[in-house]
Amino acid sequence: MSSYAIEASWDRLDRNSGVPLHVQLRNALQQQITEGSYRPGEAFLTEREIAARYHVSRTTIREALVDLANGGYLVRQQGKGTFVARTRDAFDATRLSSFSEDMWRRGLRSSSRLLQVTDGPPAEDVAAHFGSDVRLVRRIDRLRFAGDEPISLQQSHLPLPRLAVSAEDLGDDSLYRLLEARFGVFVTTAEEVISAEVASTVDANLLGIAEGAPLLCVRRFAFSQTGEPIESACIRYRADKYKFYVQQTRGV
Amino acid sequence: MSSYAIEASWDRLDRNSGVPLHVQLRNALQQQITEGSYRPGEAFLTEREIAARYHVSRTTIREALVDLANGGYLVRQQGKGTFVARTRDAFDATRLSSFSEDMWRRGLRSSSRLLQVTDGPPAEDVAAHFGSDVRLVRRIDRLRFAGDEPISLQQSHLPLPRLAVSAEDLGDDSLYRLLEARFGVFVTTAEEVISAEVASTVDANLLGIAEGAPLLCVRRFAFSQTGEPIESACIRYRADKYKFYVQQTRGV
DNA sequence: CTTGACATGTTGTCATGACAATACGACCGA
DNA sequence: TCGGTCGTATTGTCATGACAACATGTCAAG
Repeated sequence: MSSYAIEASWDRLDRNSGVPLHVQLRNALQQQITEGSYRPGEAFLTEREIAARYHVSRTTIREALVDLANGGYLVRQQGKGTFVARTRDAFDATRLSSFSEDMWRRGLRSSSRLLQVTDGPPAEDVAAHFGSDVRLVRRIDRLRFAGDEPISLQQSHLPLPRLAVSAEDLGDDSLYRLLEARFGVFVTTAEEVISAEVASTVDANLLGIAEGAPLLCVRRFAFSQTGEPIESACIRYRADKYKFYVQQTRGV
Repeated sequence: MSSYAIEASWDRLDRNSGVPLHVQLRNALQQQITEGSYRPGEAFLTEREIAARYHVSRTTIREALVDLANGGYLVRQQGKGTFVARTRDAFDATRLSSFSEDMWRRGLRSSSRLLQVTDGPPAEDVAAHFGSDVRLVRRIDRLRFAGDEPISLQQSHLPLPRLAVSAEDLGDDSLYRLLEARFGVFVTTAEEVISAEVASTVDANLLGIAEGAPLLCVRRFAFSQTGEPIESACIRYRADKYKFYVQQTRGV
């Protein structure tokens, strides 16, 4: 019984299961890849080998292999063969990095100054992110520096009974680090909307630029690992000191 | 000559161009979609109709249609047909797309007006992209519209002996599509730097906004499938009409 | 030793054909 | 009117076959 199961998982596809053969094949191959049966960059089974092992046509094989290649598990090279992908990073990691990350990599220190912490009812877009249950949010205003120069103004909104961070807790530390340590909440995904504005008088004074100077404005809606909405933020960067870098690839 | 060109763009695929038929077909169908020839949710051409029109096998047709479905342009339903996608949730900034594709995903009709084409030595950042071999570039200025409203100003720079596109060739058509058809060059990756500026007098007049209004400024450096630098562009969007959307996921 | 021709193995492209699964309207009988 | 049957149109699945494009090693000629 168990020997049959083992054999089935290795080279038998069920033609009467109702599940398409190319799906069964794709799953079987994907399992072998994610199991670690192959080292990254190693040559994978050729179409001919798969045909011999699973007794399916090349049509079916190619359907499975192309799907896995599109999913970033395999890399196919005409004339050479099929190889297990070295990294799948390009498929789930962000391809957008900020100037501050660049600065951090180059060893430039970033710091921030807490401006004020206030509680109040959420504005419209903030309320839309947290849902109607949240009737009170804590707004945290910070001025952020790269080196000695002010770079950005950040307004963060947190849902209130849930994530009541205090000004003392926060200090000049990272908000996300505090959320992890204090509440066990990890921000894993975020949706960002990037826009442009001109500096108001108060923004200009804080950032040390002229009124009417261009600002890069980011609205961020952050979620935890469980999908819970965590933070709604509005960050205004000095456009002369901060730029976004995006790596684009062609999907279809 | 022109009648041939028109016919070619509609129902003729070039079997001797070296470009696979399913790629040509996919591009042709995608153009029809992003041009706005079909309303969202409307029934698209059936496989049979495509076969009759383009004289290719179902294998080729399915390859193109499945690609477009995976790309979020079409929805296929067994037994019913193929439909133009109704939801355009996939307009992520990390996806390389043409202006018309981008506008279509935002639910807008796109058009553009050619302003001028001039040749000259490259500016510093443009030269850095193309390398020191390129001593002359062609600059193409275009005004882009979303619906009836001007939305962006685009300056494209192309390396000159290599990619000499003419104003007549270009017309109001897609630059990338022209590069594919005319030179066999496919833009597959790009690096973008997103910044903010304020509108100059001339920009403001063209875009129909006030001088000093905020602009979202994008510098794009585009590469072909072989890694060859293809285009260096500067695009300035009206910040009140255009924003970037980014889905961030955290590594670790 | 170098170079080119050739064989071999790989993935890519395309056509043809058959049948299955699904959706839906037309028709017919109760 | 209701409900079931049937035909038709659609996309989904799978097989087979042929050739093209590309990579690589072998081997003989120079």
